[in-house]
Amino acid sequence: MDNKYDALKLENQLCFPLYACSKEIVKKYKPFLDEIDLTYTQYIAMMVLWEHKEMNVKELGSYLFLDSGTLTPVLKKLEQKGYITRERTLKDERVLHVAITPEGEQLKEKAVEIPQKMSCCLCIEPEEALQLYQILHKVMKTFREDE
Amino acid sequence: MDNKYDALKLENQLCFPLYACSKEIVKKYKPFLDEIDLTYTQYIAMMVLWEHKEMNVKELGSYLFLDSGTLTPVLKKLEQKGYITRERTLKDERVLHVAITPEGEQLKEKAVEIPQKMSCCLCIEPEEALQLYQILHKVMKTFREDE
DNA sequence: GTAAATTTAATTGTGTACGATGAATAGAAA
DNA sequence: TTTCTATTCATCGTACACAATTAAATTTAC
Repeated sequence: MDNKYDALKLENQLCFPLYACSKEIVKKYKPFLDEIDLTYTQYIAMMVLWEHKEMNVKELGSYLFLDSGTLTPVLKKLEQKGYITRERTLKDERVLHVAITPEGEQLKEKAVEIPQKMSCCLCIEPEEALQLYQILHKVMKTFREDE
Repeated sequence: MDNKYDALKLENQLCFPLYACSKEIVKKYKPFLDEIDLTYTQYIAMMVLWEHKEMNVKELGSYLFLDSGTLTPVLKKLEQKGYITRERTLKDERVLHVAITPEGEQLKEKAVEIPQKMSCCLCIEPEEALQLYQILHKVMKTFREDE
């Protein structure tokens, strides 16, 4: 028996399970990330730098869907820990260039175990994981196009 | 050509698109929630109370996957706005009981338009939306069982 | 019947998130 | 050149999120 308020029920939301699952999974990362003293945000920033070595803040933000207000303190922390360098570019003083250090590269050796460790925590069929992956990437693509 | 670091690439993560989509969709709620002066967290808390009328904080937290450290300030805000009452139960002074007020009930009339307004923002096929919903609820269920 | 353990919520501190504003610089336009 | 505009990052204020601690009250064990 439908009524006009059904769309307001938590169980009929699509955003809420996304929000809840995201938080819970990030929480499951914590014990593994604690071992290498990174937060989740620091971890995904390092992920981009492990792959691309260097990049400016704007570009990094577009990969991570994060703005400078969030990234500035995160990158300063990573600089403190010695994993990255932050320098203005000579060509354009507005642009802050971020690059991975040898210490940052080394960290990758420890981090490489995290994805397998995590795979045990998420009880999901491979087929469903693939579906989830594909749908979410499709949605992310529309978000990128929205700009 | 696979190598042992592939699992560390951002594009091979399942958690990251979940994290990014969650944030982006919550962001899309903002203009609609601004109209009724609620944040997203306040909105999902009200959702539970629109349906259940009253509940203690612990129970509310288990619906929302949030602990009292997050809920306490959120509920105080909703109390200030006049949408809920917060009272210790007589039977057990540790338990804080939350109940919706007539003003809170009225707010539902304005909020009822939000789900339709939002449906335009998320470009996704109905079939995929259903798949996404089912997979995420399955995952949430395992999270609940983990305790 | 009392001490210890448990439960529950509040408090505190750290770390995101993000909108809005500001400052510096670069490039285009006049 | 000078002014205008856009870009890029930093800063600030508000609001989560959560771990750890505190505090109060109940339950359990003895």
